[in-house]
Amino acid sequence: MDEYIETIGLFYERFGLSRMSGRILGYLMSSPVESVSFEDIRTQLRASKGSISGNINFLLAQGIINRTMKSGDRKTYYSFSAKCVYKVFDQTVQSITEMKKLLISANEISNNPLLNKYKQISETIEFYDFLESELPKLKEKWKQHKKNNNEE
Amino acid sequence: MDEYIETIGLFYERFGLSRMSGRILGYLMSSPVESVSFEDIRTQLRASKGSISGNINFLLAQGIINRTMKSGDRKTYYSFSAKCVYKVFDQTVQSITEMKKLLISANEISNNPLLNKYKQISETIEFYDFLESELPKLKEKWKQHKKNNNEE
DNA sequence: CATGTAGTTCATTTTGTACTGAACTTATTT
DNA sequence: AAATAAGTTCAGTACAAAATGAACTACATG
Repeated sequence: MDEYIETIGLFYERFGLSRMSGRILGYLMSSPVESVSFEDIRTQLRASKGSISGNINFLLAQGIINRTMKSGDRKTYYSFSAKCVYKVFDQTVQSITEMKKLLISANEISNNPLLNKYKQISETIEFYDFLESELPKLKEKWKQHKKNNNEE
Repeated sequence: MDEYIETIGLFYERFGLSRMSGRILGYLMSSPVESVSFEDIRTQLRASKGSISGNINFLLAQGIINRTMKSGDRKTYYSFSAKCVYKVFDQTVQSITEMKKLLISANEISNNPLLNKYKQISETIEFYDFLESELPKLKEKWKQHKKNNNEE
């Protein structure tokens, strides 16, 4: 279990999360309960409140984890849900848009359509354009796919 | 120009490259020539040979930039090409596969199909399955699309 | 074979990021 | 309103990643 948490931590580190954020995610995913409190996380990961607090708020801000309350309980609970993954998917589409803008201005700076490099960048821009229109369609297709499976 | 290079550097930092690697990419993209030498990069970025060498080799190892030689010239030249972007796309598909494995073992650890969380993770696994089969198809579609455009 | 050019390697230093721990805020219960 | 619980904030510190700079390798050319 500890080992699994560490594996997830390391995995997400490669994608720009801090190791602690990755560990929190790993714990949320693998704990055999619905949701987990701040204190549960702190105890399991043997880390300081400060670090847990910072990383939880980071994950919340990114839309990667959820926050839930229970009535009659002061604690806040945290959980992982499939919705988080869709948000990350949408963010990918957004960063493609951003990258495309950078490439467009790269070509404006060099501004020489005869260069092979200019063509390479143009091809990349077109590919990003393609992804920008296709990825949202893919998400639609998934929604349809999921709907059909649930109706069976 | 310097400013543009810095923008690219910062952008790629978000995706796990070092800022210097990002700057090198930015320079390769925006310089108005086909390819640039080690020394060109070092001069433009005002950085040490050590740092340039390390970052160039990192980018080469990742398949993000190309290496070319010119006969009668000892220097090595570096360039950006659209192929690099396709490699990055393929890597994304691979990391989806890896992530899926982690999720499968998460569900094996908690092992309680009645939990909502279990269902959430299962849904994520299915989504990744979907992407794993659809993204390669999307790439095929792009190849087709590109081919058609070139034949016009 | 001596000189010069291109690039690498690595010990040291710089820089930046993440964690800790303690003090603090806010809210809740008795 | 006192006491407790939950979580935040932040100064200090520890640690890791990345840059420097100098010495080195490899190879080419006069």
